[in-house]
Amino acid sequence: MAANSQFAMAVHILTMLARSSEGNVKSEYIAGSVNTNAVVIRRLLGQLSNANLVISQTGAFGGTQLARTPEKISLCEIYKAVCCGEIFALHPKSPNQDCPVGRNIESFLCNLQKEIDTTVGDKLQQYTLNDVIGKIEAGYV
Amino acid sequence: MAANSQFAMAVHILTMLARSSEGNVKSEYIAGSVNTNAVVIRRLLGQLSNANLVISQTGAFGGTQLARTPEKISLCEIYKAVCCGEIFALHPKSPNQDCPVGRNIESFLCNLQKEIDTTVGDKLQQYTLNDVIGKIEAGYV
DNA sequence: CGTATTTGTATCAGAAGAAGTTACAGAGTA
DNA sequence: TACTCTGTAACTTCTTCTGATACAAATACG
Repeated sequence: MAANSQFAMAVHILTMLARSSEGNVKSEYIAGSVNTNAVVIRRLLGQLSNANLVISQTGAFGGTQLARTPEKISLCEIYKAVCCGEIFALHPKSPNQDCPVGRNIESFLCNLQKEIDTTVGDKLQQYTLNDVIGKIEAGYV
Repeated sequence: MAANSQFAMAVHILTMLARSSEGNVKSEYIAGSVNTNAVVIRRLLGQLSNANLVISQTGAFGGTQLARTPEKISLCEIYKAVCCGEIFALHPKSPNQDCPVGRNIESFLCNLQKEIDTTVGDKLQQYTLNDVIGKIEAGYV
């Protein structure tokens, strides 16, 4: 499997939108910065739109803008919007149910997975899009 | 099927070893519980051996046993031994360096990645293989 | 109204990664 | 020597992600 970079691209996209002074930003323009195809951007924008993080308009002079101010968008929301994978996957094939370990390990791992997901979510909740912009601007070369 | 379940299988394997009363456990036997091929198990045992978590012996009556007692093996060590992927991947193609955002977002994301990795590591450090055994035995059906 | 522009999808090809399988050399026991 | 088990290489298959092309639908403007 190719590694999932949707969260990275989503943060990039939203940072572009947040820094835009004009209203609508075109997918083609964002694609130029992310260095990918405009359709890839539009696919992600679709997910971000479903999560109510951005608002898009079709037609001439259409494009996308943030649905809220950057300080009201946490990285946790972005993470959940693009539903990245779990930190680890469970067994590809169900373990042997005749074995005490095989019979019980899945529920343990599943709970652990949820616990880690909560931990990661809490961590990402600490940052907003505004923080990202701050870091980006601080790092100007 | 392409979602890295190596950590899940590694925890399963080590739990099997920890619960074994005899010395060496055969990869074929573990494979029966994990419900996979013995070579898949041996590949993982190789990684766990490199991390000094298990000791294997070749030859007749060979097999694998834990290198330490279960309470001295944390889930964090297991996680690092099988080097699961990061929680999210960086850009597949390097972003546009002529754009302020493109030029600075990678280092931001890379730092964030490390920070999350540390957070996850800290969480996993809280559990040992002994805790897993406890949960498994508590859940006996 | 008609044209130009832009999003929203559908669809396909290509690349990468993981699991499963077969095969066999090498190590160790009896 | 015969037997057993690990370690590893090589290959196939399956899945997912990215990238690319194509086109319908929506919208602005003359």
